[in-house]
Amino acid sequence: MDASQTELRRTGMLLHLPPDRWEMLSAVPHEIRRFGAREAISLKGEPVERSLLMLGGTMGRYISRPGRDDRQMVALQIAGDFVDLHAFPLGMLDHDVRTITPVTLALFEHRVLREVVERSPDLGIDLWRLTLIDGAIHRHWAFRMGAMRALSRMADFLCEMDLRMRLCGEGEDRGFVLPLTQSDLADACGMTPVHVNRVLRDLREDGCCTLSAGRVAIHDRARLASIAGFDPSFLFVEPDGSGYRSLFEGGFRS
Amino acid sequence: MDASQTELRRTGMLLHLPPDRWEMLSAVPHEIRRFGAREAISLKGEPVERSLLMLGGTMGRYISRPGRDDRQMVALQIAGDFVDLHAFPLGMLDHDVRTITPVTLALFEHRVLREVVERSPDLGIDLWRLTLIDGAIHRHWAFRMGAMRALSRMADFLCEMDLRMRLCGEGEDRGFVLPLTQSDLADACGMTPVHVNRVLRDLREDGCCTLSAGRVAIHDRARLASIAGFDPSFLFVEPDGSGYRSLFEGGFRS
DNA sequence: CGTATGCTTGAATCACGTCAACTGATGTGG
DNA sequence: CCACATCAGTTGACGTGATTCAAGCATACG
Repeated sequence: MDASQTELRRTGMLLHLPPDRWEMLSAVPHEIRRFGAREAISLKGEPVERSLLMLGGTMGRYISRPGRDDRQMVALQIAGDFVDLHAFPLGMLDHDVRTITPVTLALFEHRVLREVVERSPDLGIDLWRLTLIDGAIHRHWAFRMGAMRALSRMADFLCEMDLRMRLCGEGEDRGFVLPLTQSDLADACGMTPVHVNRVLRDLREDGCCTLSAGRVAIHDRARLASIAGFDPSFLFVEPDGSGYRSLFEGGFRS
Repeated sequence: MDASQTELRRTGMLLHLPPDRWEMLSAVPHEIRRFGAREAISLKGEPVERSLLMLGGTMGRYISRPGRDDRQMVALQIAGDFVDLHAFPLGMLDHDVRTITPVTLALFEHRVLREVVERSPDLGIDLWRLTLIDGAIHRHWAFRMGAMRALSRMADFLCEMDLRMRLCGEGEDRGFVLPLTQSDLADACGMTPVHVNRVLRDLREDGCCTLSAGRVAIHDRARLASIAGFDPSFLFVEPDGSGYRSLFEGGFRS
């Protein structure tokens, strides 16, 4: 939402860390940094020596090939996401990381992550788990692109963001802030901006949701989820545990 | 290729483990099991208490939704792949795992993995890294589905398998065994079997490669790679001039 | 002002899916 | 042995979903 947050909060995907381990991590030295909109933070192939935890704002991860105009967003990151934690074991990225809005980030040096993980192997497993949920989301994106058509694809993407935004405390029943242009949506969903426009019109005229001024207004969540065939299990949020239950009522169960 | 292998070999993706850590892992108690073709090994949502290392054969990981016929393969596993290592920290899978050919697997109980990782945190990081490369492959699949059209998609998929098969010692210059039906290829590349057939015809008539009897015969690798726009960096292996080399010497540490 | 950027729409084109028919290989039971 | 079923592959005709090209309108900004 706004990127003015400077304090670390256990929210969104970070809820997958047990509270005591989150204490441990947030006590570790880190730097708070802000970046502007539409800035490249890391580029594919560069060595990376710190990982970024999102406190506020929106950023994307992109794969593209030089000389071809087929850029594809492979992840959209919001508050609570550990954007490139996978660079910690890997040492470099296979994709670019760019801001979309201005963002506030906490930078964790891999050196200090290594130390804290050696002190607490359990926290190591927790961080590992975070990167694996990231992987599950990637699998879902592959599924979405490969097996769904444009309308369902968009609906499914919006359902994912709706749920994730609510998990990080920035979503309401009526909708959520999604500061993407139709061109960004096209990058995310593997279609052209023109077709995004038409698909959004269809969803609007269907009474599902309206997208305008960087906000998604959800009018009929059940209908949207049904068009998407949405099944949130890939996010590994437990309907019964840790206070997520209420999020699953009202149309999110297939 | 054949699934008669009963000994653990450091090959394929396992080359990302430094030799001494591989010794450590392969010394750990494990069970060797065989499964037949087209068997379901694990299903989405079930608790999983062991992870599978592939010694021989081919299997796939699939996402599908009940009531809809939109099944999508999200990974194709060959010898040297630690198929569902991510189930170790996660405890369950977000997708199904099914054999395609008969396979030979080494089963590692999560309990013993936990022990060995506690004894050697470095091995833990190495295993973590394996799952992250798996994630990078998923990102590439999302990119492939979202940003490429059918011909490039198929070419790119074949390039990936060509390289991975050579990394695990089962590929030659002329081609490699790929025991998939055109229907399997359709699941993998997000198109219909009919269109797979046409795309394969085009590749054949272009002089790129021929697919028949479960084998890919590669006639013009450069042309195939160029149609795909293939960039193998997502596999985290370093190419040298002659194809893709033994990039793994020295390991892949950050 | 003028220019850039995002959104919207129409018309033409093309990529891909759908339906359907036919082939050849393999397998089964009478 | 044949009659029959099954399944992978192949091709044609046709329909549709999505891209492409183009134009027109807003709003924001120097």
